[in-house]
Amino acid sequence: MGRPPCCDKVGIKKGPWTPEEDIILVSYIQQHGPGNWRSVPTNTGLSRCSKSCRLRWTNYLRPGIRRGNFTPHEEGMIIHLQALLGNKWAAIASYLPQRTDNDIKNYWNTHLKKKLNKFQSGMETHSSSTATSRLVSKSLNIERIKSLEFASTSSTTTTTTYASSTENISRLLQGWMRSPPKTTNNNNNSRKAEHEGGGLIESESVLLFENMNNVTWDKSTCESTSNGVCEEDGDKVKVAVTPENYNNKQKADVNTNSKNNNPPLSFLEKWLLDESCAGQVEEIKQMMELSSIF
DNA sequence: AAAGACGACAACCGCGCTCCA
DNA sequence: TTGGAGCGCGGTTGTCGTCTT
Repeated sequence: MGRPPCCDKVGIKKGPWTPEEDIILVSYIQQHGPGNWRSVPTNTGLSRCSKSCRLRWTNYLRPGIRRGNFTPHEEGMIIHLQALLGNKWAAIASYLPQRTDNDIKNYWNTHLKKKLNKFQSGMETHSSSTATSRLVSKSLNIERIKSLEFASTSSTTTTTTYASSTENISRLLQGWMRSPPKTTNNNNNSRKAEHEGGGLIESESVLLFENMNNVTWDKSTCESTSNGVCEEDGDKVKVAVTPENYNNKQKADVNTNSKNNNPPLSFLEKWLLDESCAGQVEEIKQMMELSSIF
């Protein structure tokens, strides 16, 4: 007998989130921090299941998320990482800190998979191209490196190889303030506009900050990031959250992680992040465009 | 202009893992 | 040791907008 589903209770709301629900959820998380999702619907009064709250926060509301407009470099990384890791979207997302696994998964399913299929069918008829042979060569290298990596790390857990999604949550905070809303005529469009800038529209963000209470950070973090707007409370301090000092805190966290926690880049990671890769992506994209003609 | 087809993506669902009592 | 709770992940579905006929 399996576990009963968490979201089958009567009265649980499903479907798209409204700006009002977003504001309630973000305000709550600003006060209490992410986690303990089970208690979120109870404490906020939201008629949503805990999983829905977590998903909404993780994929759309948490600061630092960039949505849409994947760069060629990001495309290239996704393509190579997918070849390397398979559909391990969370692992892939750990290499693209501003992207969520869901976003990457959707982008792969709707764009890249089709492009690659086209490209591969084009390769079959034009296998003599330099760019193509280089791509094939790199793909073969991926297979070789795959076996080497797994051989060398088989005694360790995967958590030492990839940053967890939770760690990503505290990364870059750019984009906290979203693009201004587009002029729209109906609710559907306004919902669309809400997402296109990366989440809440600016006026909603302002409302959010107006509703925020103080949060507690480490004293040292506060001193270095919040321009002295701190109120001491034992070894913790309360901080008036603004986009600026929140961003500063996240930058400090990133620096701390890079100094203390993050393992050095493996050969594979360096290889994947190599700028020359982006150049190859351009070649790949050209090939994809070519293949679409065939 | 209308209707159907298609594409994009937000959200849901179910399973598995980890933690803890 | 075991079972329940909480959470994360990957696959899938539903909905809405755009395109095509």
